Amino acid sequence: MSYSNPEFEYFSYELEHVDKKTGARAGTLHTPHGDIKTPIFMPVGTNSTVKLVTNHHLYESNAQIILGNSYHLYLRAGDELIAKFGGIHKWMNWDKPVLTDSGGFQVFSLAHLRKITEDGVEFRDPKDGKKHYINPEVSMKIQQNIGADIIMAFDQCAPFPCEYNEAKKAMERTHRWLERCIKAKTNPKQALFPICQGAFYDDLRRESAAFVSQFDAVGYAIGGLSVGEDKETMNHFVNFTAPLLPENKPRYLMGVGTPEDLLDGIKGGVDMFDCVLPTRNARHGSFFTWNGKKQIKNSMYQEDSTPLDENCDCYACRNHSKAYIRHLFKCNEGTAQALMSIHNITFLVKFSQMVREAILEDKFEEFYQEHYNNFI
RNA sequence: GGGUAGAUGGCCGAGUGGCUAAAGGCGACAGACUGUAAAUCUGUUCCCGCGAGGGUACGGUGGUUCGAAUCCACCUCUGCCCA
Repeated sequence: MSYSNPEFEYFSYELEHVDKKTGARAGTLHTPHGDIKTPIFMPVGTNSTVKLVTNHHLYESNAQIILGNSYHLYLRAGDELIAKFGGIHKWMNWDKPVLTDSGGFQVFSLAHLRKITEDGVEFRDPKDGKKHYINPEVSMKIQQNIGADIIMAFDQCAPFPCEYNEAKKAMERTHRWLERCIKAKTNPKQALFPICQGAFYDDLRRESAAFVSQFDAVGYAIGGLSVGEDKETMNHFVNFTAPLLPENKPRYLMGVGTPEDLLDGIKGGVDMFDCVLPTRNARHGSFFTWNGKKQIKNSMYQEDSTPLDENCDCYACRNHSKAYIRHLFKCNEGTAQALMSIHNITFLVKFSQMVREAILEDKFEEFYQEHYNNFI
């Protein structure tokens, strides 16, 4: 199926370099709110804020694009209210690119609160129990009201483990829903990314990659991974699926991840990542370093006058010691969580920048060898 | 001076004869978290031992009892009330 996609008037992707020894890629995605240099880690800001991080610190972290969640923003503050403010960029005063997830992941993560039919999903607000309904058309309407640069297809993410027939049904429904999303979407200043599903079956992944690839989209996502499977399994399906997607388009691995997962994903040919881990882990007391993940509450940091990471230039690392942040954390001062969130976001953004530089210099393999084992 | 309530593991605090090495909370120590219902959840927290197990322990001393943190006597200390 071929059709002229009007989104290409506002979006384009240049694949700048492919690492000679691996599948790692460097590129640039042009959007109406600026360029995104890939590979890129995208911080998650579900409720139109990256939790505990102000826009000031977000800009300073060099985050190039952030996520919002259309399911949660539909419930609160309401997509129509955001539209009244002129869209999410004005609403939250963020002028770089934004991507919204469709609500598809909530079909998965809030499974006990929903009922799926061929048409769509009925669910209850986890906070007040009120019933709501989202289907592909509603999701497109919500996401167009919110006004992100990149919007996601409304999909059905299968759990892990998942029986073959169940996985196949979810994948086929995701495909039918994708066609409805494309039909319902009207604003060419938003790029709709299809999502490849297929759970943990090679033939389903191949079928799904082929299905989504027939649409001339700005970019493509790999969904349904990092849902509880082990790393080896996830890596297999990343490596298997990514090359099946169009080479000259950005590939977005949804919901990943850790520094080591980024390295593996990039090695497999992925360009974009998002994950709640840096901010959630920060709130829970762990922080990323070039020597792996650490816990600020550990007693060994009680008198440690050094920053969270010696090689980090984030606001927290420029200004505060581990001992001080640990003290704040143990006193339940939210500032500790905010500082750690700034650090973790900055770390992953910087990390993806350094990977990009290594790729451009054809040194990805060396970068991988040098750092991978520090993170596992 | 008289009366009264009380003394439990780092702290607070359940527990009134065996099911109590002693609930629960806090603190401490460690861990988990992957398209955010998450500043959440899990484990450990008297000593020795990998373990089975052993040793100490509920203010102190002595007693009753097969058996006491729990009952009795005296002592020490603390809160409150009256002079």
